[in-house]
Amino acid sequence: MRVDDLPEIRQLSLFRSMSEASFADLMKAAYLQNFPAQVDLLNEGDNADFLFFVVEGCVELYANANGREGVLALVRPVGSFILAAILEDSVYLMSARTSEKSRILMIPAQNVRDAFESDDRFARSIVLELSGYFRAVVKEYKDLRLRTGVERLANRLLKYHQAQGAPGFVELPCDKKILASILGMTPENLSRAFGTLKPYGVDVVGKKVVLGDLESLSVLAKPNPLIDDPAT
Amino acid sequence: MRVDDLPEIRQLSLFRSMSEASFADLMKAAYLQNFPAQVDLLNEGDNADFLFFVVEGCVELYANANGREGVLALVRPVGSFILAAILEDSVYLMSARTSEKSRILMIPAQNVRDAFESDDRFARSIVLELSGYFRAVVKEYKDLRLRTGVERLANRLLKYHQAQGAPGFVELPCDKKILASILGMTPENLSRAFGTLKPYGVDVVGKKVVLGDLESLSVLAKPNPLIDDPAT
DNA sequence: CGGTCGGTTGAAGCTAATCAATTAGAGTGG
DNA sequence: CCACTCTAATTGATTAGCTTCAACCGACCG
Repeated sequence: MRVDDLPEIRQLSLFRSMSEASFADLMKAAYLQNFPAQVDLLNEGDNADFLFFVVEGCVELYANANGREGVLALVRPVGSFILAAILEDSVYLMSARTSEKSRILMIPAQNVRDAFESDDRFARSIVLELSGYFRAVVKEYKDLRLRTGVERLANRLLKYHQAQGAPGFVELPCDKKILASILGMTPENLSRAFGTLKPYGVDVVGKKVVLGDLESLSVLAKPNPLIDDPAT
Repeated sequence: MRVDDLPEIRQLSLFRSMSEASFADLMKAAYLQNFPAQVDLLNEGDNADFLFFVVEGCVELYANANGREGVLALVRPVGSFILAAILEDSVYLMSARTSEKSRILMIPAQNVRDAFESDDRFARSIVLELSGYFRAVVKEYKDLRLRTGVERLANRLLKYHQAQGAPGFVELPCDKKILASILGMTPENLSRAFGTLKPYGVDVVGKKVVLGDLESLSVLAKPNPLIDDPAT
């Protein structure tokens, strides 16, 4: 594939300060592929052979244990995943599947590690990328440990509201089933949680949600920048 | 303080491949201090002014939200904490307090960032350190999401058993109260969880635990290297 | 000897998962 | 265009897991 097919990749903070040569090497080795929905891209426990980027569509990261399954995160354009496994030359800790028809960029692990060794700027960009990842998981962990299901939903809605910028209105980024799993609850429980939030001005029709009383919703949610703010 | 006071610091994977000069610079700026038990070293939300190392003793990382508190991890010698906040020049996401009398090494954040910019080997060591952190939190997150309290306890016991190497015997690394919080449950619940494990050969007296039937305990716990193995 | 704190135990209540049944919607083929 | 089908989503009833509150025991310490 051609480097200039994907200017948005070059502009990612991960690659922006990389040398022209290293970037070209990486892209030469890379694959750009289209996948239908519901295709497994990798399974936890597999050797980390590729670094992935979602160019179009959406990917779910999920995991299984003790007979249960949970979605840990959604990745949307242009986001990467499983960078840490690549660098440690180890196995994936999460599985990944497309949740929509998606366009995926795959870079062989060895090429990434070579570039990491040879390109100093790239190595430093990776540090910032990983710090961001790390802090994001810590926030998710705190969210799960310190909040009830209803609180998690309320805060998630406020977060989407902030991100989407439409006053009093939110569009859910995925099916309620997947949203439930991301929030660490069952679909039934999510449905009831929306019911619980109705007195706080939350009205849901399909993926469209009206937040009619941000004031009282915030009182319930107690949003916390150290959990909910993607920037901090 | 003198560099050669702390040969074990120099030997950390984070510093091992660092240039002599950069390391000396860092250590010149560093503070080595003794703290009694139960002293708060930093609070979540504070600016990240120092990178910390536990040289002796033990530190709890914990967090608060929505009126609840949870211990997220214990750090023992020689471990670092809050590296990611330093690199992002941001605020701490977790609070830290000594849980025993402890000896703490503190390096000013700016010096760490300077060394990160000037020393290529150091920058790369940080990547591996952060990958390890990241993967550790992902494992904790999976543990919490995908297992019940009793399962988490059983797996934690098996993990300590593995680490300590004494067949059929485990010594708890902290008070049960703190262990409970680490496992994401109340002290009462931990007590009951130990009770539940009695038929599986688990006998507790104080911090001493006998694992009398590893076979059946494992059947219950279903240990999973992608959660429990510190190495993967 | 009294006090504090860690730990345990019991009872009650709450949160969330499970099981079961039903409804709503999206997509398919006649 | 409409019946048919499949899955998402909702709702109710029940159960499991966990927390909370309260009482109590025992060890350590002033």
